[in-house]
Amino acid sequence: MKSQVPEKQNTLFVGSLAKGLKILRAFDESATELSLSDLVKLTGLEKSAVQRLANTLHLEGMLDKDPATKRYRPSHAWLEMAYAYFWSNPLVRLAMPKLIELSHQFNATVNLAELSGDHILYVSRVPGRKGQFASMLVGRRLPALSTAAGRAILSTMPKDQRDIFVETWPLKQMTPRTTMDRSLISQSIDEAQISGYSMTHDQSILQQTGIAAPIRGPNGQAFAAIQCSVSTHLWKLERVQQEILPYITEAANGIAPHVRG
Amino acid sequence: MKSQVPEKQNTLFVGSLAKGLKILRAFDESATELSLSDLVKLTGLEKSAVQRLANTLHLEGMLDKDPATKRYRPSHAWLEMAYAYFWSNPLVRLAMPKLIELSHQFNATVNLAELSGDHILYVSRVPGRKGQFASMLVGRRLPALSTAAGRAILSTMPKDQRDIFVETWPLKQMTPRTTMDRSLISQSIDEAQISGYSMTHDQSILQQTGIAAPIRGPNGQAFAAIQCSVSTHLWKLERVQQEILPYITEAANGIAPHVRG
DNA sequence: GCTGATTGTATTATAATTTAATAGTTGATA
DNA sequence: TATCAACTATTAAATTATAATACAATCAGC
Repeated sequence: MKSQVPEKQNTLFVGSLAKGLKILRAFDESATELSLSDLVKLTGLEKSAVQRLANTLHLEGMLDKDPATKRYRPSHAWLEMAYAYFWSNPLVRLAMPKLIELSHQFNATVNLAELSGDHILYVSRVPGRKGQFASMLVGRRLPALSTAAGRAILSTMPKDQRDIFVETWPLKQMTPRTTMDRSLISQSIDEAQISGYSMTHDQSILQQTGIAAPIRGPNGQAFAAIQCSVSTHLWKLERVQQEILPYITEAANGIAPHVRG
Repeated sequence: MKSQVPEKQNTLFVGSLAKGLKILRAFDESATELSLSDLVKLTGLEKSAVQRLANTLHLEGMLDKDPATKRYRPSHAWLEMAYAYFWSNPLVRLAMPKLIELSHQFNATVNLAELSGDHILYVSRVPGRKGQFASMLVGRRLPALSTAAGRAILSTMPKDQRDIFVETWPLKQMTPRTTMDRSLISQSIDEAQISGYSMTHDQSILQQTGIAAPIRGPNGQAFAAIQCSVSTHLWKLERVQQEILPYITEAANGIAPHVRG
């Protein structure tokens, strides 16, 4: 009887495919293994639709199915897709060697982050000695306004444009000290514009300092950044400025000329 | 007129979804950016089908589209899927800290590899100082028989079963010295069964030695391994045995007890 | 070890969806 | 500017997916 919102009243839109993707997207860090009925709840699709779609995804090798529990899990194919992505993004190839070098130099996690809508996404990561599990994983997204990388990228945009983003992009209280005051964030970005880098404290993890330098395109605007995370205890402002900043800005600038418009 | 092979004459199989996935799988390390007609060639699907499916994948955020060239590329969503995978696979969490530690200790790339059909798949990697681009990327697949990790895993299986695999699994001449003689491979696995580890030379990259220790499940059989790659020049047998082996076997054994059946 | 509820699996008539063919549009190349 | 190739848009036809329902298996509580 078609009670669904007419997803896209368009003959060029394949609804079944979109629904199948919806099932894939139901899996995340808190939903790692889902039963048929879990999927029904999470996606809002009909039971029989989920049955057919999940079954198809299983037969096609996109979902593993535990024969005992009948629950579905992401398959190896999900990693093969990441592999294909890495080859498709030229920045990864350019940045990787530098990330590795810097990670050893600082003994810290060094990342390539890209702007992805109103979030930043970690595209390449080389972990330092210690760190949270989530901080080691590629594919993680964080609200752009709360990260050094996001602010560094925003700092390369025209003031009027970025003011809109600062007002409208989402914020999330990830730690007790995550800045929720947008005018403070705006200030922080203004400073980044002048200094050419951005620095944050306690925004996504307590006692963690983030430092990021933008990777600019030919027009001077950035959509990516080199970012590194260090312990606030061990790295006071002066040490960061002497031992990290020159190197990540050099790395970022070294990549910039190769970025296509 | 339906000239297609009846993919799966099954009401629980959604053909359009399967075709959509086929489009996603057309992207790989040599096909990083595809036009509509490229996709038609690569997938063998009808032009109008590709048009609708690719358009849907684009609207759903799975494919980026270059407005100038009209070509499709993998989107950030492909990395987010990897992120979900990492959380869904408990081995990743267990192995990561050890991989990091060992990578610093050996100054080499250290990997978690899993058996994926007749290939091994790199699930977590911590790169050493130098290395090929492909050797830094998660999601890479290699023929199991030609890798230390694959042989280490096979060495934990019953002899009669693994004999079948050694005979039937694919081989690919990746370097001039890739072993194509299956009886030599069988020997290498026999040795691994006795010694508890596997070691290879020049199999996927020249002048590169691979060393791997299996991660066993409760029944003693493995489907994963800790593997590390070092320069053949710098790491002669004795040094490997003294400075690497004890540590990767310990790491692998340390993970084993936590693996569920 | 039984009972009832919840979850997964299978089947079918209905009709909505995808399809394939084709025409129109854009853009690159010579 | 003309030609060709590639992308985009529009249709009528029918294959395909759908939703409802019945059946089977599994699990929890008693």
